[in-house]
Amino acid sequence: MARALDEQGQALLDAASGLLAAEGATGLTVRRIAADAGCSTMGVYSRFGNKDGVVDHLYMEGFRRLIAAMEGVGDSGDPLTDMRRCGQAYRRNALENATYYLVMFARAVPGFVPSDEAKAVSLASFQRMADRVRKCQEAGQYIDGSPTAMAEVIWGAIHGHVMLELVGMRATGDDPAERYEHMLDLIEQGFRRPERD
Amino acid sequence: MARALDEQGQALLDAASGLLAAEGATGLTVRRIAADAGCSTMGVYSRFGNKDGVVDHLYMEGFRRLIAAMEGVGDSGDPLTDMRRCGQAYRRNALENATYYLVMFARAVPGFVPSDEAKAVSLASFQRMADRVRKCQEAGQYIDGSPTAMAEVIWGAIHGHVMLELVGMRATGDDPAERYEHMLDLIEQGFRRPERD
DNA sequence: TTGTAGGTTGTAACATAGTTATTTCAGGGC
DNA sequence: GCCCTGAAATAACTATGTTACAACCTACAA
Repeated sequence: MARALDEQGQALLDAASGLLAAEGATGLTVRRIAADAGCSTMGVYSRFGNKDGVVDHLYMEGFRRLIAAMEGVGDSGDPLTDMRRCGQAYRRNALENATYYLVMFARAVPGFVPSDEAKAVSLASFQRMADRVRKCQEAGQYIDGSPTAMAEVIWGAIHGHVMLELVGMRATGDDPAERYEHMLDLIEQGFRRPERD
Repeated sequence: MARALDEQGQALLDAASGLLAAEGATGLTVRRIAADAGCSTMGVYSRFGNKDGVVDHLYMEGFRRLIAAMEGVGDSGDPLTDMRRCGQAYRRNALENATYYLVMFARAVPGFVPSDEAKAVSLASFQRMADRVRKCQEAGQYIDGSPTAMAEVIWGAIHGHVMLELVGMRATGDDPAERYEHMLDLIEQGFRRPERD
């Protein structure tokens, strides 16, 4: 597994990625992936075993983009600000890579279950969130507590809002961005250490 | 549309419901629904138009269960307590009807889009949440603000946690129930009106 | 009672999906 | 030159949503 891909293999992944982005999970068929990459369907099976093997790569690619988005926030010197920007980057990435996000978090490809390797990549993305929590704690801006536990609380909340927005579930006409900020406020409020000056 | 169902129609819905519960969205096929209900596939098409027609009913049934769960909390006299219990009932219902929940919120049936009637039912479930917010405000326990906007913030947060739990995304070994309570704490903290005694 | 219109049913067929079997073929080794 | 091996393409198999079609009811009017 995970051995280097030849040119044809990369072409297949590129084709799959393009299909997923353009038409979502329903347009992602083995035949079309192969056709777009200029080979027969066997090309998929000899290189990736089956369709899930391709999806596994897309799954990881999605998490890599998410990680890049969260790391792209950088380090302003104020961890609290960085955490806020990280939350915003999370949403931005999810909207820009909506079809990826649904494969990653909503099981948009029926029957697909990520491999252990893919799960490890998804955990790495979560780790970025936990790191930010720890930095806020070290700066005295967040209350004490397990950074991973706190990160999970944050993750769940922002994920839920992103998810509802992606599937178009809107109860009110409110701006989703505003609502999202409101939710980030709530998190910040809940985890912030009371200032002592 | 929405006219009364004959016995066969009800049998089809029961069969579909059983299949969804037992095997999830991937086991939900027109042929099996019809076979379990004891008729040919045409029985589905003459009554529901197509597969999505059946799924539409399951979608609404799922929201009806969610509404029943949230209403089952009742009225203890303390809106804040009721809100907490409502949040817990939401999670409990989602776990007990996991396959339904994924059809409702994760688009588990590829290509399915809910009808206007189904969307109305989903909005009704959201309304229950907004009502609880309003009650907390009237009791002076919640800060002022648009109840629907606040309910959407709550909804997103609890939905995200439920969703991550349903698809098995766990970064730590923490108890999901505890994490969920932690998140409910955050919401309560953020929306609670400072006491003035 | 009879005939007709309209809907329902069961069977079979169609298109498309993932996957597998079979054939084809190019490149080396003898 | 002949044969073996491995990969590719073609075709086939199974399952799925859907549709076509003929047979069969079921009203309802004459």
